[in-house]
Amino acid sequence: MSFYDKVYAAARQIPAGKLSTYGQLALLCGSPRASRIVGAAMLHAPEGVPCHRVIYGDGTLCCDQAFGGKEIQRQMLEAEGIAFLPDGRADLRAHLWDGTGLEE
DNA sequence: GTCATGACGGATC
DNA sequence: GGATCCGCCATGA
Repeated sequence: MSFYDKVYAAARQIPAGKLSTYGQLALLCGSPRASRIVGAAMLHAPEGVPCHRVIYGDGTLCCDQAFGGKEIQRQMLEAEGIAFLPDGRADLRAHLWDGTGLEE
């Protein structure tokens, strides 16, 4: 069980219609400052990991090459029920996953 | 064991 | 408010 596996496990806890940030997952993994590690793990994320629900703490999506285009990720999130602001960012403050609700 | 890197985050300019 | 810099932590060579 590497830190990466913890990240994947935490990411799978994110319910549809909810959003989470790298820092949030890092926190759940035990390292609030390892947000970068979470991102690196997302790159190697296997199937079953809704890495598209994991975005920046600011609500902005990652680089354009993330899912073949940030527009793709945005559509995926909209399909989940996520609302987007006119700024082009996701309504993170309204869909931010508390990290609780599934486990507990 | 050490050096460099990485889907980040917060602070500063 | 936006852009830039530094710091942090885990992984790979």
